[in-house]
Amino acid sequence: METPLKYKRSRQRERILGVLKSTNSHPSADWLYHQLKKDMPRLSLGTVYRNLNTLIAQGFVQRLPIEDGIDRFEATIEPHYHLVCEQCGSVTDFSMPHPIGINVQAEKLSNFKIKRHRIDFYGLCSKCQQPSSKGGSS
Amino acid sequence: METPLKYKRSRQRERILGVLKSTNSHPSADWLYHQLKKDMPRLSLGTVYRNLNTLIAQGFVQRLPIEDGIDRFEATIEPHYHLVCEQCGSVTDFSMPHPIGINVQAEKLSNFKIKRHRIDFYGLCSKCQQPSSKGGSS
DNA sequence: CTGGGTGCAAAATCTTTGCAGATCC
DNA sequence: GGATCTGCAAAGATTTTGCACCCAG
Repeated sequence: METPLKYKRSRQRERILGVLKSTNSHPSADWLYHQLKKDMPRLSLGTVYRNLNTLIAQGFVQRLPIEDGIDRFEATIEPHYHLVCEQCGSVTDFSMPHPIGINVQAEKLSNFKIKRHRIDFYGLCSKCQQPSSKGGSS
Repeated sequence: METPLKYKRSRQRERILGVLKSTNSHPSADWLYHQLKKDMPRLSLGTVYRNLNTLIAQGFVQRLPIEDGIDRFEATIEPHYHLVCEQCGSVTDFSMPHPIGINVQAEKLSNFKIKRHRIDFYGLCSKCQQPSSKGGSS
């Protein structure tokens, strides 16, 4: 994808960002496609992918590498972390204070110039903590 | 992939784990394949993928969701973090003390049962910090 | 008008699987 | 011998791209 000199507005891109902003989940490209297809029947999946990449290039959207092979996306600006449920796979935004000086500390201990970091917490969400289904191990 | 009742040893799997343990990089399946193919000319990529999944199921290997669409793997040893260079894409292991009580704090602030966390630092590696190639923006 | 954007479909990537034969225990 | 594993190749799944036309600025 070669970066264009300037971006034009497009209804599709605005709608994609709109859905991303309005949802709390972390949709896949395919989910966004089906979601928007209801309103825009001519929408194509390729367009969704192209616009997601554009939105990422513009900094409006982040790609989340969750451990399931499919890319997920979210519209996010402010830094936050993620809670990933190891049982049901749900991904939840999670705001907590940055560990104090973590970037600075990491920079001291490495030879990197640290710009940012990501933290993902893994565990069990409230639902999956319920002992409702006994013996549910994989 | 249906989990077998028990695992047998296989030369291929042992070699794959061996390479993963001996390397500091975080190879993709394809890289492992080409690497081992030198010694085992009949090795197939499918076998690499199958064994990687087996090793993950056994807990010997971890899949790393780095932000580039391709799965990377590493032999699981002790907890550590990762430094990702935003310019050259390299991924480096990085041992630093856990931010104190981070899991406990996260658990208090959420309704999750936190078991573990992952931290990835993003920035510039030592090489890419050198002003050797001026104007290298993407 | 001009360059970015869209739809559609083909292509490229990456990963998984079915099958027959080899291996391990 | 029986379950597991391998190679090979085909199939799946996900993401990118080429092209002709459309739309925003």
